[in-house]
Order: sequence, then structure tokens, then C-alpha cells
Amino acid sequence: MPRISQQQKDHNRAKIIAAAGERFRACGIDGVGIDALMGTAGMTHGGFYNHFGSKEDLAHEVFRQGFNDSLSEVDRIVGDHPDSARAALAAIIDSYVTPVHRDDPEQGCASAALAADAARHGSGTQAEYARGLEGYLAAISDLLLADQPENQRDPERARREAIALFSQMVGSLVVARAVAQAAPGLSDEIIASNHHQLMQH
Amino acid sequence: MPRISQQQKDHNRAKIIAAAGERFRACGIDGVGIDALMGTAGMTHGGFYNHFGSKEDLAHEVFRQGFNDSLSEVDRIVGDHPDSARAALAAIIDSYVTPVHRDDPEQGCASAALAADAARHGSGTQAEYARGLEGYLAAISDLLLADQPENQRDPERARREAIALFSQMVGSLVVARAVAQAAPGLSDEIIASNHHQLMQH
DNA sequence: TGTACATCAGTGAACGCGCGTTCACTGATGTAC
DNA sequence: TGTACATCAGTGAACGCGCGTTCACTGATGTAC
Repeated sequence: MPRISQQQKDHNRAKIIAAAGERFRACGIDGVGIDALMGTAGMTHGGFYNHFGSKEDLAHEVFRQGFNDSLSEVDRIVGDHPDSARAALAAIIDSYVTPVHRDDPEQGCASAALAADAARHGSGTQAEYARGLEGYLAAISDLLLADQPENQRDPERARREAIALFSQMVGSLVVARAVAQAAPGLSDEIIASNHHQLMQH
Repeated sequence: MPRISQQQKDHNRAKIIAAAGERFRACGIDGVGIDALMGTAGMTHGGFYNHFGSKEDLAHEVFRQGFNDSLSEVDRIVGDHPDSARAALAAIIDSYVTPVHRDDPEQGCASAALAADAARHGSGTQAEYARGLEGYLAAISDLLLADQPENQRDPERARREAIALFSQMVGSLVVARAVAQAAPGLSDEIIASNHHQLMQH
């Protein structure tokens, strides 16, 4: 069947990254093998090294693209509320701190799903994680700033609050996922309590 | 050399659990092998199955004991502040949301270090995680309640606030660890901003 | 435009390694008399 | 108290398996004339 057109090769590469984006979020980088990844992408494992130098290289790319996807989602929500930063922030929290997001890490926030992998892998993936995190923090602190009267805007304070807010959002998901199967009632309570408190400013 | 006295056997079992408690927190359950674990405990790998039926069984025991240790630490701090629930809570946050704790997961909170493993492993470990989490929440909500005037105490509200507070504490550590090596300045900022906001009630 | 050849993406077998687990063996401990 | 025997915790070799990675092969694509 090979060799394939350049366009087809690019398409196949994208399919590998997309498959890895989902599987890594669900099972962790070490929780899924090249064979399974390539199978999900519709190919056999041998061709992997035509696209990436190593599994670690793929992880870099997945982190980079994963955060871009997550940030696009945030931008989309912000765009849906052009007149009110407060409403946009509420919509972000609504879509983030929810049982649907907890139960679907594959399609969800890279920061929450991949934090443990970033902590335990090399600083290449960590650097991508940091870049993506800064994107989240910038988006949130912009909304916090826009919600203040013009003469009271304090960018440093907004950034501090964005960090605290986003840390709580990630924490709520991480903890809720840690008990989701064995204690679903507690897990729901974690989502609900955090959502409740995050909605009070 | 074997066979060993019953007391010595119990001691060896405890050493395995202690070694696993540290290594699992640092590298994840799947990040460290039986061989390395038994080596850290001062034995060879073959004897492992005299103590545990499987690695998963050990993980259960590590979760159970890990949360007990973490909760003892909380109790110790509370005991150091018998006159002020508010001071006790501040001391807990002080010792939790700090670069020292971020940099030493081996000796730190089981909830923060093992959340990802709980989410991705069987519901046996998740059940232990849930049990330990309830211990944390009970300790924190007791302090929040004790800080209120007697006629204004609301246990449900205290529990909601304890969940939100602890989720943020865990989140701050998880996110700070995810960028600690590649972006130490950002990591410090995450710790500092969360600490700052958590200290304002 | 048509033909001949070089390229190279995907295939699937294979390699080496580490891991979880098993097992025959050992010798000090505990037990029976 | 002393002796003979059964037990069983730790040892280290071995097994089977899955994983990351390599490689000879293939045939469709792209290129040169």
C-alpha cells in the first residue's frame, strides 16, 4: 500500500497525535503502548518512528497540541459572552467543574488530566505544560481584570486570583476523579461544592 | 539466614510498606518495580509474595497507611493549637502549601501524590483514597465549625467549604509539581498565590 | 506526455529489556516428644 | 532439658509477557529525462 502522499502522511501524523491525546489523558503516558496508540490511529506500530523519534517526542507534541485544544475551547466560551467578562468566567467554570468533564478526561482539560505525567516526566513535557498553563492563566486573569472598574484594575492581583482559581478548578477535578468509581456520591459532592464556591466570585 | 522470627517478619513487612509509601508517592505505582521496592526495604524481590498477594494488594495497604500517616500529621498540628481553630487551620495551610512540601512528595500528603494513581487504578485503592479523604474533610470542617460562633454553626456549609478548601490545597500542589523542574519561578508563584488566597479565610 | 528509476510511509517480524510472578532451595525457628 | 523434625521467610534463578525500538521488505508516489 505505501508509499503514501505527503498530505496523507500529515493526516496520519495528526491521527496519531489525536489518539495519543485521548489515550494519554485517560491512562497516562506510561499507561498506553505504541502498539495500542497506532492501532487506535488505524495503523500498525512499526510506522510510528517515521513520525516521531521516540515516545517522549510524541508526548511533547501531545502536550503542546493538547493545551492548544483546551485553550481554543476557553476562547470559544469567552467569544460566546462578548459583553460580560463575569458571564464568560461563569460559563468556563460551568463547563469545567462538572460531572461530564470529570467522566470524560479523554476530551477534557490537558492540565487536569496530564499534571501527574508532567510532574514525573522530563522537563521537555513540563515546559509545554507550563506554556499551556500560562495560556489558561492569561485568559482567566484577563476576564478578572475586565470585570473590575477601570480605575481599580490591578494586574498582579488578577494574576494571583487567576492562579488560585485555576488551581482549585484543577484540584476539584483531580480529587473527584480519584474517588469517582469507588465513591460516586462523594465525587459528585466534590464537584458540587467546588462549583458552588467558585460561583461566589 | 531464614527462617526469621515473627517479630522480624512483621518488621520486614512494615519496611516494605514504608518503602512503597515513599516510592509510590514519588514515581507512581507503575513507576517503581517490586525489585526496586524490595531493594529499598533491604531484601531481595522473591520474598515479596510472603507478605502480599500481589502488587495491587500492596498498593491498597500503602494507601491505607499513607492516609493514616498524613492524618496523624494533621492531628499533631491541631493539637499544637488547642485554643484556636483558626490558628490550627492556618498552620495546616502553612505546612501544606509550601515549596518544601512540593519538593518532597515522598514524605508528603498522600492525597496530592496519589490522586492520579487512584483515578487510574482499581476501586480497591480508590476506596482507601476515599476513606482517607473523608478523614481530611472531617478534620478541616471541624476546624471551620469551631471557628464560628456557636449559634451560627452550619455543618453542611462547613463541609462544603472544607471540600473547596482542600481541593484547592491539593490542586495547588499538583499544578506546582507539574512545572517545578521546567518553570521553577512559575511553580513558586503557584504556591505563593494559593497560600496568599487560602490565608484570607 | 510517457517511461525508468529512486524514494520512503506503512507492514509485521524480531530484539532486548524490565516487570510481575513463580518456584526449588536454604537454614534458622518453632514444636513435639 | 535435650533431641528430632516440621515449618516457613528470605534467596536468587527462571518464566512469560508486554513494551519501546529496530529493520528488511513492499509497492505506490514523486522525479528525471
